[in-house]
Amino acid sequence: MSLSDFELEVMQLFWEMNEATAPQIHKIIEKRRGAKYSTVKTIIDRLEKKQSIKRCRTQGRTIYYSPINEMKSVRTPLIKDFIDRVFLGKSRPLAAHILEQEELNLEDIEYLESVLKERKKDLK
Amino acid sequence: MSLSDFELEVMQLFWEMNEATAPQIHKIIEKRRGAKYSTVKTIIDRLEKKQSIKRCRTQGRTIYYSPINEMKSVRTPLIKDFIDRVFLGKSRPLAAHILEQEELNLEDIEYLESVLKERKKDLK
DNA sequence: TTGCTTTGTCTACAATTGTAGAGTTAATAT
DNA sequence: ATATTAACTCTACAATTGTAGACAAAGCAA
Repeated sequence: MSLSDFELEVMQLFWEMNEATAPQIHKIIEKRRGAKYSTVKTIIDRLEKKQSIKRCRTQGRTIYYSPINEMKSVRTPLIKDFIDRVFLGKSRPLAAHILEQEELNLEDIEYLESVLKERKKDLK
Repeated sequence: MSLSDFELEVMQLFWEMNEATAPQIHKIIEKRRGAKYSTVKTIIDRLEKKQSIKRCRTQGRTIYYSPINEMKSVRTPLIKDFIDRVFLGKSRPLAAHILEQEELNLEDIEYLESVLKERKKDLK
């Protein structure tokens, strides 16, 4: 089941925090975009229904949720979809765009160079 | 104004073809996903309303449409949004993922290496 | 214990999106 | 000239998404 923008934004927090309550998530999201508690709780309920998070424990009546899938396994198909949708399935132009245009410092660049070197080695 | 998946799929065709009619687009989309003419025409109407395409000429009662913005100017913000949404604004992990996981041939890799070399030069 | 606060549940609603049918009218084939 | 076909216009509708209010109930402070 695919995640909406807002759902994904909340998932990022769960991945960062490993487990979290609706009020905790709400405090963060409220600052970012001023959403009300019930809005955030709705998103959390939908994430639970979509089996992206599960109730892991409670404290009083407060429910702690934790992610079911790891970040990477969610990201991978999103990247594929994005490349399909925006780049007709071709990854090179997206790679080129990022390497040319997006913010990267020297360390990033050198790391990416090493990744390419590895990749090249495996190809041969 | 943002474009939905389907709208973007149709835009890709307009960018490729430069100008096209609803029946032409329909023939292609029908093969891909079996959508009816009126479905495709609705998408085209929405693209027109969103000012992504314009009527450029007619032949009989058949309308030719052409894209208003070039592909690149639409892609750039999409990439930024995607990085924000999925990678918390950090481009390096996306770049790394693509360079490691996505399909690239030797020529792609060597091209991307040259891009990085250029980029590094500019940084210093 | 009893009222305030926090958290949860349930319901709702408008906008967007994918989907398409019905009806209209222009072009064309004979 | 007329029937057929092709293309357009208009309307509709269910699912998803972002948004949140109203209400219930549990926990805590005094």
